[in-house]
Amino acid sequence: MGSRVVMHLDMNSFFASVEQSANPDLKGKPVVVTGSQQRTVILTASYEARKFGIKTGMMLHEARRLCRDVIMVPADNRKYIHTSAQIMKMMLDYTPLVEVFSIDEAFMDVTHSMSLFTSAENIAYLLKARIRHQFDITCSIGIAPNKLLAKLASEMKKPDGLTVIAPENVSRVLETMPIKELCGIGKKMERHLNMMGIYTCGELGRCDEGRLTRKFGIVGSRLKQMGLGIDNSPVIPAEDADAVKSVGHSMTLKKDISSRSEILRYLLQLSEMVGRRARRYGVAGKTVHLTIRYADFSTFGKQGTLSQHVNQSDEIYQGVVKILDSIELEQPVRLLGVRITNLCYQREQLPLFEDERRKAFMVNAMDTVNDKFGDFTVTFGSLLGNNDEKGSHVISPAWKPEGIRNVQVR
DNA sequence: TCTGGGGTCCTAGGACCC
DNA sequence: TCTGGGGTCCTAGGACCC
Repeated sequence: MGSRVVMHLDMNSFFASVEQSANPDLKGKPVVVTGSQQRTVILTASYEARKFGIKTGMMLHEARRLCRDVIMVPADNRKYIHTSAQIMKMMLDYTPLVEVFSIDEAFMDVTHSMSLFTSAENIAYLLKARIRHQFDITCSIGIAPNKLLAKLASEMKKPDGLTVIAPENVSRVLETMPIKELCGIGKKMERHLNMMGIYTCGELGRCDEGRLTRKFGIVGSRLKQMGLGIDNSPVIPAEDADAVKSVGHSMTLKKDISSRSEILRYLLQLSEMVGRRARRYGVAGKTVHLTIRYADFSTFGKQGTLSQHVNQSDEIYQGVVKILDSIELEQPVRLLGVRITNLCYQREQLPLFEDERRKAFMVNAMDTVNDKFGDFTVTFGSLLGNNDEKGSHVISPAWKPEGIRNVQVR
């Protein structure tokens, strides 16, 4: 394979930046975006807020303790999706190979864009300028021979960074880079590797592959490759992306509950949300999953496979109720989740008339975005204002609680 | 006023069939 | 009647990503 040029673009403090650009009063101030529900955490902190030590995942009172004047803004996903979609579209001006990775991140393969735009750096500068002028948002961009390294590069300088890892510099950059910085190596993997005496990518790349595969199985060979900075995975544009494999919703309840009838009410609501989205995507699921988180945060799931694929809300609901009935609840419930998997795509009729067909394609294109972000917000204007839970979901920022204990269901 | 929500992929064991 | 082995489907859970 010839050498590729891959870019990774990462919007800085995306939700907070969007809020700051929408409301000039927030500019230059410590702003945090929170979930829209009662029991919530910090989703994104502006760089001004980060100076106080405020981080994604923190509880609100913690943030307030660190900075009394912090401004809390409830998430407005409609706005973020709308802005994100426009920025992603902008990237298509430079290459058709744009892979939306999350609401605020994308990969671009610009290997074949050089003749038109001189260099990848030039594309990066153009994009940064346009995003800043049009949206008042900064981003960090990484340029490298593959996705793994491009992502690594974009993390190296924030905010408003531009980092290039040229092929000849790969090994030098990786030599001292902590393994945790690689996308795919999380806390647990880091710990395991540390116990093997591996701390840097350089060490990982030099590690005997047999040693890695004996410990991690098939993942071992991949780890070795990662340590060497090798990644042949292509940048996959939306139209070539795999079909969605599951559809689900979950919610942390306003307060912990034990009453069966209350639980059923929430399950009905969740089933309805899942069903609607599934029908919108044109999928139906044969397996229904119920997730329960107890008051003490222990979490478990139970699934059941049906005799046929379903996407009607009441059928999904009946599925989860059956699962619920097979469980004896041990504690008050904090979170409930419903998900369908084992999906099949329902054959849709191709509309007879040209304009209807065109509309169907439009809907399809919007579904691509909706699929990715799991929301209902990108739609025809005529359908807007018709959506009770619009914008009520949390979309992106990364946060994992520590020390969640998992409890087996007997 | 204790800790969100939406996904993907992988493993491992059991049931069941040939 | 001392015992194989493959394939597929199903369930549960872990790790990872944003």
